[in-house]
Amino acid sequence: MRLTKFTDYSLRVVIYLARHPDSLATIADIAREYDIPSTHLMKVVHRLAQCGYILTVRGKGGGMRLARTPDLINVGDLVRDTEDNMDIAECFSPDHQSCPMLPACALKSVLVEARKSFLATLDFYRLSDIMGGATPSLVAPLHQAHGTFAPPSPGKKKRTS
Amino acid sequence: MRLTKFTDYSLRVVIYLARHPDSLATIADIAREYDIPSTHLMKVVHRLAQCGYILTVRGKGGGMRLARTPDLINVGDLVRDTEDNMDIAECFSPDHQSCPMLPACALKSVLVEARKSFLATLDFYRLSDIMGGATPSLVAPLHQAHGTFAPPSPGKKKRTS
DNA sequence: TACTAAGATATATTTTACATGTATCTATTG
DNA sequence: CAATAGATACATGTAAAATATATCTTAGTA
Repeated sequence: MRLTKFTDYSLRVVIYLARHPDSLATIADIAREYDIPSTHLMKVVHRLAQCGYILTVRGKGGGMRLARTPDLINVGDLVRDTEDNMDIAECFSPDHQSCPMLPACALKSVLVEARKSFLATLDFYRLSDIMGGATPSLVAPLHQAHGTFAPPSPGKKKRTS
Repeated sequence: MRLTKFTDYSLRVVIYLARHPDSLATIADIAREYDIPSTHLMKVVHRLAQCGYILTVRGKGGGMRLARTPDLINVGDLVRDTEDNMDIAECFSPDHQSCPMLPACALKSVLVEARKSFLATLDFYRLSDIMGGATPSLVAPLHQAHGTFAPPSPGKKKRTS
């Protein structure tokens, strides 16, 4: 079980941008920093722009920057937007109606719930929480939560504002 | 983000065995039932036997059966034992000490926590909860939990006994 | 004891999703 | 109009996973 590098790189791009808020960053800058292929980053950047996480500027002197401040960018949302195959198992596929155990089998709903838990945990964090150093998080939920993660009791889970 | 077919098939094998408790099942039986290659199932069965989930009997008239009753088989454990790459992102790799954002970056710990949530949800279910029909679960936590999954407040999460 | 049917094991091959590369286009600055 | 940036389309490479093949071992049974 792993996320694609596409998602990984997407997270790194926004982390980079969050840590370099004062200037436009180019694809080449970021590729150099992480030592990853700029060809792949192009696609990543394109997607991030399409989804509204970053603003890009073409032409000489161009580059990109975050479209919002890091505390308004939710990690779970970003993963949902960049990871394009969230079908945990074969029984998620539309042409899998022939499973001999349906409808009794509850495997799928359990997997759906597990995936939901995964994303709900990510929803609990914003870019400002994971970017480190430069701009400290307003609240610091991270190391408190370890190992004994408890959802923010009642109400809204997502923290984007 | 998806589990391997190896894990998928592993779950199906134990579900099949749970639903056919009265006789030994062969690899061919299970492969036929789900229309999946028996060659792959061999490896799956081998692993399940190694991990103690099933007992196998060689030779004519042989086959396999569950080593324990379905209420003693935990879904999370089984996934942990069959899914062999649980490294969500590149920064989980041991040779990834050169990340320019370390040690400030908290991405990894957030991903670790999300993975933990995923598995903790699976830990909440036993084979008897997902096998459907035949042998109803002793408790029925499934549809109550949907969408608003809450961990079993304080104390032990895993339900294997 | 030989035959058959089952899993055990090792190795080889195929598939496929993902990653990466190349080329060209468009936009912007100076 | 030259240089530099992203946008876009398409082509290729690659590594993990899935599948296949072959042989070995075990056990029942004729």
